[in-house]
Amino acid sequence: MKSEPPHVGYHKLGIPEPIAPACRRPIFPLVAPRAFREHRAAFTTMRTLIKHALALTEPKSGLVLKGWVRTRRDSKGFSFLELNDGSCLSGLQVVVDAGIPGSADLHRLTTGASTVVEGNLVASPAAGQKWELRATRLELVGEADPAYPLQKKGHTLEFLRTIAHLRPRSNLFGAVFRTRSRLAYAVHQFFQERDFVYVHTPIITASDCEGAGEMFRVTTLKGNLDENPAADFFGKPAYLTVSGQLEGETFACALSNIYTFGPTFRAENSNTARHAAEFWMIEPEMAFCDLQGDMDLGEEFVKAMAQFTLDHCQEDLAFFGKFVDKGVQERLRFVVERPFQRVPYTEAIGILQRSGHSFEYPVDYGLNLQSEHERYLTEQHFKSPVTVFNYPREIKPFYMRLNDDAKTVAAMDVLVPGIGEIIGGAQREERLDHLRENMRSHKLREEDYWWYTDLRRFGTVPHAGFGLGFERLLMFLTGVSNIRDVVPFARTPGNAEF
RNA sequence: UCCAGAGUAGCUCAAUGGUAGAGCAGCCGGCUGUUAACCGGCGGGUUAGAGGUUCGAGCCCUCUCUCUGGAGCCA
Repeated sequence: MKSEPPHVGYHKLGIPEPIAPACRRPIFPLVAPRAFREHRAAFTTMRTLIKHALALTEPKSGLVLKGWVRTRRDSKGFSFLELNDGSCLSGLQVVVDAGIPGSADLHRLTTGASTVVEGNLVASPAAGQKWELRATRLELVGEADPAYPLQKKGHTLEFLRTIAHLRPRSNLFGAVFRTRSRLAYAVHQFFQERDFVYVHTPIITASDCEGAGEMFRVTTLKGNLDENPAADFFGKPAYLTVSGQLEGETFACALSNIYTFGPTFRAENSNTARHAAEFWMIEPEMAFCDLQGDMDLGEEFVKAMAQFTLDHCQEDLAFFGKFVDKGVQERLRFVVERPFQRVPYTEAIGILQRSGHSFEYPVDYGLNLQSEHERYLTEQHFKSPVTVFNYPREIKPFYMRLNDDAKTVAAMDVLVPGIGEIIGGAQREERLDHLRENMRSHKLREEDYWWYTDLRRFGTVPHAGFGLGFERLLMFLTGVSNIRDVVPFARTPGNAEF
């Protein structure tokens, strides 16, 4: 009779396994590595995460820690192991006396090796750490080949990008990806607490002209893709989404306040520290809302994310402040405390023209604000996040609402120091005749947007929303200056390794 | 895609057109309640690739590739 593979999922998390056999059957047959099965048999005690061990206020015996060796320092008769399990930035110092069970393998516990340690948490007699674990038992789980590329010293970010499968084991990337996880949670918390409904807009779309950028084609055709598009999987050309906004609007016009939070794809050949071909975007959309309400939400959201980082990512944030961006904590406090500056586009142009600052690109009404202009506004002039609104209609997409002056549209961009544009949003054109005219002037075919214009036929409402790049938010909150370093496995032109 | 810069040992970097080195990592040994431990020894190179100039090229020239910074597009 075939034996059932051991079920490791719950045990790994330190959560008691359910007793009922039906519940114990894994949905997917997880096959445990042999080493894991062996030490699981050897250690019946629950694993303790290092973050929990370090947070203890009293000494405690009989702890089981599992993690990776960061460094080993040998002394006469005993060794120090720096153990890290990724649960927090800090590792735990493990003191291994010669002769305890498993200590014969000590010389194989080099940097990068995985191990299980059982022992007693005691106050450390030496400076440098509050607690240390006096090991009573040691087990080597997986050796690290001498070629293990992560050394005890600092590495450049460029090198770490070439070993994206190992870099989460470094201090910086552990901190980045813990922060990313917590902020993803904070995004949902923010919107759920405000009664926004989370909508999963499609990743594959047949709208071939959403206008937000170059798109990746999704096809099952071989050979010439344009010869007979009707023969393709969806009966027409299909693409990876560049935005969930249009679909999001349909749900806002039913559920009032919605948000999306998911992957987005741009096939632009952009080679900058701020662009990736695959990134996550947050797109709230609110019915019965105008541009003011939209700007309010954007500001409240950025402030909430900064506050959350200060409150819930302290250790990692302190690390960013020390090694990545000295001013990051001060900046976050500043963002939380001070109101964002709000200036109409025309006033922003005036400020730039009167600044006396020489710009490489011209500043004039009707021209887009260049990166250097945005940076001047937020970094030099206001020295705070800035919301620029009411842009000339000519430089903005068809769906933005025409203002009463008939020259500008109700668009808004939130600019932040160091990043530039972090939010782009607008009140949407809810008037059918205006929308049709906009589509004509943008040379769009109305029949491609029949369901979008339908929203304006059937119970139209003023509504507004914005898009916010999650990675850019992370860059702003952590001080990490390259988008490739806040994405686990970055996709950029010419690079889809891992 | 455009502009600029860079590519030398596993990593971080040296090297007037004239014998390719150091620190760290690795391996071996020593010492030590250590803290990116310390001390000694050993191994480690198609100088990104191709071509050219030269008596001689890591260095100068051409092309290609990769990376970085800036720009555009945008989030």
